[in-house]
Amino acid sequence: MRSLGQKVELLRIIAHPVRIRILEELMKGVKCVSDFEEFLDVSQPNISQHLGLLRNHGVIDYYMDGRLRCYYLVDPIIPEIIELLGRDYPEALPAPACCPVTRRGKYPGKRRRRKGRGPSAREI
Amino acid sequence: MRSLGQKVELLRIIAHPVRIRILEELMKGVKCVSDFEEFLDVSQPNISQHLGLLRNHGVIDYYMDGRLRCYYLVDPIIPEIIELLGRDYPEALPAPACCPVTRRGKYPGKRRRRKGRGPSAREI
DNA sequence: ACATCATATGCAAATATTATAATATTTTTA
DNA sequence: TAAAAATATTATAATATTTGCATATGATGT
Repeated sequence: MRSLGQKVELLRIIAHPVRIRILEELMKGVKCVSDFEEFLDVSQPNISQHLGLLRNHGVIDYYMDGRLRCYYLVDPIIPEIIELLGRDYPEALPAPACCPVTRRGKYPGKRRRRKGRGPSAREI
Repeated sequence: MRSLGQKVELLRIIAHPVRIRILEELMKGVKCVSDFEEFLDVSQPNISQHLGLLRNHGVIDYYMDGRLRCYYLVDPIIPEIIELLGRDYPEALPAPACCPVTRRGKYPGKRRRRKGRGPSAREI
């Protein structure tokens, strides 16, 4: 299982407009750097930097074909996340049942003990 | 549908260890700030900052219950992403069929035209 | 009204991310 | 082997994110 740190790392790597576009394209198939240049509208070195980042984090890899570097997806979670992001979610989650606001405190959880001293007031 | 910018924004907001923990906890139910203090091991102001950030981006909201702020999930994509991140993916994606490396150039896509001048050499 | 509890806010310092520009590397072809 | 094509690397400047700390706010009970 992915650790908390790995989850964060993965999301941070995906969370960039150029890199999302790269990943979306790679879901369609193998692409080389100059393919990305065609539609990405950022400089070639910048594209290489993003590709390098994705590769260092094990998200993509490449094979050489002549002088082309052919990049492809490696991490199977990527298509799933990209797909999720593309979905439409018309409804918000249902509000928690305990709403609406109460005056007396209908908070569903137990209250914590105060910091240093022993148990204070009442535990609701 | 979410724009590219919105996708990036969403991922960036989730991509933080404290915020992921917060969201994971909120998937179990309503929680107030001092609940988070118990297991998050960061300062209360810092927790409030993260909660504020999540709220500003429409990911969570709260209702008041006495002096407690009871936070809950709003954006329905959150549980899905959190669930994805928790999954196990034992296998990498299958390598593209066009591998292995060729000398002659078996690149599956069309090559692009060179920048300024008309069509160069051959289009493979 | 006052003290207290629960939480938020503002700001500066520390850190991280990103784009840009210049240059280097590698492979192929002539 | 030199030139060209395709891509990578590095340093740097600009910007964004995150944290810590002090303090502020608002609700509740007395």
